[in-house]
Amino acid sequence: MAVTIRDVARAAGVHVSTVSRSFSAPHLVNPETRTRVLAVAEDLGYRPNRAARALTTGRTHNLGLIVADIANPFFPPLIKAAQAQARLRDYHVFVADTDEDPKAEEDLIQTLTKQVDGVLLCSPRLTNRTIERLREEIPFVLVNRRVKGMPTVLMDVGRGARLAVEHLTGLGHRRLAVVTGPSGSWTSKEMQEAAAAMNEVDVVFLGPNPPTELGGLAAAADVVASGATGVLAYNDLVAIGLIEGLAERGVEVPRDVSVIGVDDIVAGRLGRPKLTTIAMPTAAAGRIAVDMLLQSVDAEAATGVTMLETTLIVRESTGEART
Amino acid sequence: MAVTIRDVARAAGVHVSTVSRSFSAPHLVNPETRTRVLAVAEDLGYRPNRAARALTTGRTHNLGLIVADIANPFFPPLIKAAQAQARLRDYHVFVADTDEDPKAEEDLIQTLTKQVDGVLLCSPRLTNRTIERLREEIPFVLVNRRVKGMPTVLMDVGRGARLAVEHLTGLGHRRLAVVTGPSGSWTSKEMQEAAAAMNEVDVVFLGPNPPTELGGLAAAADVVASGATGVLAYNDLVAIGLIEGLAERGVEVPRDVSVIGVDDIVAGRLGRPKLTTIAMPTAAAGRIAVDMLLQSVDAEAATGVTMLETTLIVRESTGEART
DNA sequence: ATACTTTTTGCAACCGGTTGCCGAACCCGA
DNA sequence: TCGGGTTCGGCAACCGGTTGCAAAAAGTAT
Repeated sequence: MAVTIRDVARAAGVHVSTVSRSFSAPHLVNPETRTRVLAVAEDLGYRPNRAARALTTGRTHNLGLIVADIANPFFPPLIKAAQAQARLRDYHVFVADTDEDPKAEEDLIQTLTKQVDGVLLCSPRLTNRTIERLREEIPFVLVNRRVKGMPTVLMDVGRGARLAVEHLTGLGHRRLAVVTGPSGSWTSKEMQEAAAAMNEVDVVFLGPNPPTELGGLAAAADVVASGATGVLAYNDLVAIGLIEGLAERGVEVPRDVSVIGVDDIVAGRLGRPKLTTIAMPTAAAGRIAVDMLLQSVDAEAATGVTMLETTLIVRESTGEART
Repeated sequence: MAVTIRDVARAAGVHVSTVSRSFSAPHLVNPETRTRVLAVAEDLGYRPNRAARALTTGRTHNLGLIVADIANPFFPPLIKAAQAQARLRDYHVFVADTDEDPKAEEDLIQTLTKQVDGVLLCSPRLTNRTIERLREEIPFVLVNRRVKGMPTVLMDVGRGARLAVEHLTGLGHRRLAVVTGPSGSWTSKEMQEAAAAMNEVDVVFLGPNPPTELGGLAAAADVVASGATGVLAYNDLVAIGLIEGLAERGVEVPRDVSVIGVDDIVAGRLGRPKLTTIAMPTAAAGRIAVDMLLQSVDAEAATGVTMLETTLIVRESTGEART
């Protein structure tokens, strides 16, 4: 029912190979012939079948994009950017959600493998060993996770955390709390290390916590107990939950406690108080990751780590320490 | 390099067709043989190539999911649910973002067509004519858009709007404003019609507006000018922007004006005041749309319209009219 | 043991493209 | 007019599976 290359060949009075070449190796066919073939193809509404093509070329022109949770507001901008960039390069992208389940993640990679040229793994929950093993089967690019020797896109939360701490100390805060994320998170580890290395300030670590508003809500008690007046939260969702939890205890932000989040999600820009936060360049990460992936798809051995800058955005959830 | 059906056949000492049947037509092969073949396959790490299979069967086991804007918080839950449901049925899904551009939308459908068994169109911006034409080429399911004779999943915003208006009148509001969305939006039209049909209340329509916080922000002046004390906004983003804009004018929500949004996005549940909103069952819509699509993929002629219930969630952005 | 079913398996064509190889047609200069 | 080099297009094998058909094997009835 669909029009194939043979239909076009018949209608144009040439061999299928000529039609094929008219599309994928123009210099090998007489311009005149080519024009005629293209015209006939257009006329018949012919569209090459990418899957069939992939069978011989080994290039599907598809990418896989695997994320822990599509609904986590951190990811959609990244997905959007990655998809747009892929499209620019004439690639389509499978998006898959693992629901934070490493098993599902591995399974997905396995079944996707034959249908894609490469996979973007965003904040994967798999073990390093598994990732290294899987790498034999298909090119990867990692986002937000570091595994030796693998192409990676990272966002410099360490620096962001330092800026955040400086911002807080600049406002007179001397005792800070870091509300950490899941224990396996690279981001969380980076934040902790950066904060711990700062001078002239007391830092306590509260966690691990689930990376959600509920996590923040639950951490409120600990924060109060810690006596900290400045808080760096694992992400904006946690920060928002935390502010909520503090309010329930009569602690007002930023009057009594200053709170900084990470990600710069939309929800933080709206609402009240507007969040001071470390903005993550998720869109850029998506774009760059796609380009790195495509590069390592045909370069065979490309690797490297790209570190993206983060920025501190000061809004309303931080203020001077009360003296 | 990858292990194919022929490798398995060789290793198991059988013909490729036997291997093929061991996977896709078990009843046609001796249980003993099958067990052996499966063991060898497992051993070699064989995974059937879906794309190759699609070539003969005509079933790719892939779906396309096309949305206007991945980053719009309305969509991620839908995408997530659709993806999960597809996975349950052993389907993979291409996600594509059109950036609100009808041209991109059509193009995407065209290039995706050969690689998928069906396409989910969410809030499409294409004309009815185009949609009907494209339908010849590939099965569709529409979400949030009505085209005669096409399988569709709708969410009952009309009823939601009626509930919202009743809620407001119940609080004593007698003059309402509806801040409408983009002019082509089915949702917006439904809301308007439902609101207009209500008795014992004055309704003015303000719009069209872009479906974003900025749209709401800009509409604040009109709302103030309208003298309305209750507002139904096109969606939560607009509602949040509107509340912001009203605040800038010294109008406090819900003290001076009550505001109701649509969608129940996360940003509305957090922040302050927490939004009273019409919750859209986006996850359910995603799930059901996928099932309808798969149904119409093999049933060839399935059609029908599914209307999903919406709910009014009362939070903090609505209150009694001042007397 | 024979003839007739019913399973089980192999053969080969096919899905829709791509590509190495070879011959035909063409071009050029001598 | 002829030899040699290009350009162009056809042939056929191949990618990794599926499937209709028929042969072989196994089971059953006589």
